[in-house]
Formats: sequence, structure tokens, C-alpha cells
Amino acid sequence: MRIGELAKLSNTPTRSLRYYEEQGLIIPRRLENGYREYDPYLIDRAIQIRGLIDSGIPTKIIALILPCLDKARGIVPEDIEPELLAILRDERDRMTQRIEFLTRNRDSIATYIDAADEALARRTAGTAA
DNA sequence: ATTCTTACA
DNA sequence: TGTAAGAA
Repeated sequence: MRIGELAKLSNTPTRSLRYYEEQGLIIPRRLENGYREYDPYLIDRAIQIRGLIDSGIPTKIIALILPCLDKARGIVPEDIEPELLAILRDERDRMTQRIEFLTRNRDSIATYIDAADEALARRTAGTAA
């Protein structure tokens, strides 16, 4: 499939798909006319990459993670690179901090919403009565 | 109609 | 990332 279809199926802008390629993620083959040709299994990868990026993981790191994610099942102790492991631990910690950050703000907003609902309820009750 | 590249806000 | 220009 060409970029337009993948964009639609993975709900990812063509702009982003081209950017992913530029960053070394998802490298599609080219047709005679120069058009990018994507295999169906790349739909899931595109979605996954988009999710990773939305999670705040830099593309550099995503490039390192993708290979690991594909074979997360068959990890061989001998193949574990300490350098990569350190980077992943670091990234994991940033994710944790981001989650805590988001949690605080979500709770803050939730509290405001609850207060607003109650205020609205009181106003309605007063108008009705 | 679609996609490609390049570049700017 | 969105968007636009010009070519294929």
C-alpha cells in the first residue's frame, strides 16, 4: 500500500510517516515512480511509533527500542548491551515522572470539574425553586 | 487524484 | 507538525 492508505489505516498523518522514515523508523521500499510502498504489517508499527512519540519518547530512543520490542520474547542474556540497558532505564524513569506529572494535573482538573458541577447544580436548584 | 521533495512559520 | 509550491 502507498502512504495515503497507511496514513488512513494507522490514523497517522503522511507528514509523520515521512518523518518516521527520515528518523530511521519504518523504511518502506520504493516503487519505480518513487512512491513509498508499505507492507501491511507496518500498520501496527506506525501505530506503535505514533504511540511512543505521543508518550514523549524521542525518535532516537524509539529507533533503539523498536528492535528490542519485536523480540522482547526471546531475550538472550548474552545479547544484552549494558549501554542500551542504561538508556532504557533512563527512559523508563522519565516516563514515570511524566506519568506522575500528568496524574497531578489530571486530578487538579478533575477537582475543578467536580466543583464546577456542584456550583452548576446549586444554581439550577435555585432557579427551579 | 496522489505522491514526492523542499522549505517556511 | 501543518502547509504550500512545483514537478511527476
